[in-house]
Amino acid sequence: MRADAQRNAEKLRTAAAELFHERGLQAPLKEIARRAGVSHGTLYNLFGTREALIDEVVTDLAAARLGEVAEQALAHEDAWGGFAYYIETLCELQATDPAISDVVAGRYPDAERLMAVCERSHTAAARIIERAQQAGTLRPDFTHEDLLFIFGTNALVARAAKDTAPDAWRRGVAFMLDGLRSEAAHPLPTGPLTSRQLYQVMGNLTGTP
Amino acid sequence: MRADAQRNAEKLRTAAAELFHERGLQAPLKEIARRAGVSHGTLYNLFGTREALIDEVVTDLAAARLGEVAEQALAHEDAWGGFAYYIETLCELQATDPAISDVVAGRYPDAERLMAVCERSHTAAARIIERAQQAGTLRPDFTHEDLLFIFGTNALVARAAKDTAPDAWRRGVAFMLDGLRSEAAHPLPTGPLTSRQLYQVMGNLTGTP
DNA sequence: ATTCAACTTGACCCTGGGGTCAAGTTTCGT
DNA sequence: ACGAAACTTGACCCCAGGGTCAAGTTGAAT
Repeated sequence: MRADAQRNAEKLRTAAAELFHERGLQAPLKEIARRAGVSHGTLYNLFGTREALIDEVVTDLAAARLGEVAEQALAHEDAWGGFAYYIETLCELQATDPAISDVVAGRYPDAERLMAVCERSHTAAARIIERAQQAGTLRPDFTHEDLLFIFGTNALVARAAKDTAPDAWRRGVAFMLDGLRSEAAHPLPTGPLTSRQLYQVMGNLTGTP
Repeated sequence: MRADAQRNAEKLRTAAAELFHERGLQAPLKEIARRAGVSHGTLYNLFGTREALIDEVVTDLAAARLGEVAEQALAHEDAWGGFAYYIETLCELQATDPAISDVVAGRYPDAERLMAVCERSHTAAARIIERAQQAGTLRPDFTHEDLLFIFGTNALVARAAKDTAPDAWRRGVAFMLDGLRSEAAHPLPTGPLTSRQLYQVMGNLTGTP
C-alpha cells in the first residue's frame, strides 16, 4: 500500500470513528469521506464496504468496552447486583455512544472481527444471567434473547431521547429491571424468541440490512 | 366539488386506509395514489398533505378502537386488571394495526380531529392509571408519560417483529407489567419526562417530522 | 351544444442515500 | 529523472421519496 493511501485510510478511519460515535453506524459514507477531506470514491477504494470500515474502526473499542462491563458485572459479589449492573451499564453505554449502541443492537455479519467480539460478549452475558438465576434473584424464565431484545429497544430509546432527555432510558430500564426479579414474576404469555428470530427482529428494529 | 373528484377522493381514501393499515402512516403517498388508480398529483390536489389524508381516513377508526379499549379497561372491577388490560390490549392493537400503532405513538399536530381523539384517549388513560394507583396495585411513581413511552417503544417492537414473531411484543410487555406492580417497585433513578419532552422524544422515536 | 371552471395527468424538480469508473495525479523503484 | 503502477477524483448512475405545475380533459350550467 502506497504511503498516500495509508494516510488517507488513516484519515478515513479517524473521521469514521468520529461520525460513528456521534451518529451511529449508519452515518452516510459520503459524509465520512467529506470529513476526512477525501473523495468518497477513495473510501470505496480503500474499504469497499461499510461493514469493512466498521470492522476496522469500531471493533477494538467495542471489545474493550463490552469486555470491561462484563468483567465488572461478574466481579460483583451479589449475582443480582452484577446482572443489574450489566444491564444498566450497557444501556448507559448505548446512550452515550451510538456506535457501541449499534454494535450491541445491530447486525453486521460481514464484519468478522466484530462478530467474534459479539460472540464473546454473548457468552459473558449468558454467564451473568445464569449466575443470577442460580442465585434465585433473576426470574428463571428470562433468556439471553430477552436480554438482547432489551438492548435492541434501548438503542432506539436512547437515540431518540439523546438531545431532549439524555436520561430518559433509565426509567424504562428501571421498570423493566423491577419486572425481572424473581419476586415480581408472573407467568409469561409467550415463549422466548429463537436466536434465528431474534436475529431477524433485531435487524428490522435497527434497520440493519 | 365535482362528481369525478368526489369519486377519486373516495378511491384515495379507500386505498389510503388499506395501505395505512398494512404499512403504517408513513406509507408513500405515491403508492397510495397508484393503488387508487389515480395520479399522485390528484392526491395532492384533493388532500394537500399527508396529515389531512390521515385525519380523514384514520380518525374515526382510531376513535372507535381507542374508546372501546379504554371503556372496557374502566369496566374491569379490578383496577389492576383494568390497567393491565388497557396496556395489553392497546399493545395488541398496535401489533395488528400499524395505522393505529402510529396514532398511539406518533405526532400529527396538523390532523386536528385526530389530535382531539388523542386528547380524549389521554384523559381516559390518566383515569385508568389513577384508579390503579389509588387501589394500591400500580406503583405510585408511574406516570402518564411512562405509559405513552411504553406505547412508543411497543410500536417499534411490534412492527419489527410482525413477520417473524408476531407475539414477540407480549414478552416485553409482560416483563414491564411485572415491574409496574407496587410490590415490585424499587426507587427510580430519574424523574418522569415532561409532556413537552415526551412529545419530542416520541417524534424522534417514530420518525414523525 | 357550448363553454369554462374544475379537475387530472405525468413529466419534471429536489433531496439524500448508495455505488462505479474513466481520466488525471502521485508515488516509488530503477 | 523517468515510467509504470497505484491511487484519487468527481462526474456520473441508480433508487425512492416528497412535491409542483403547464397542458390536457371532463363535468355540468346555461
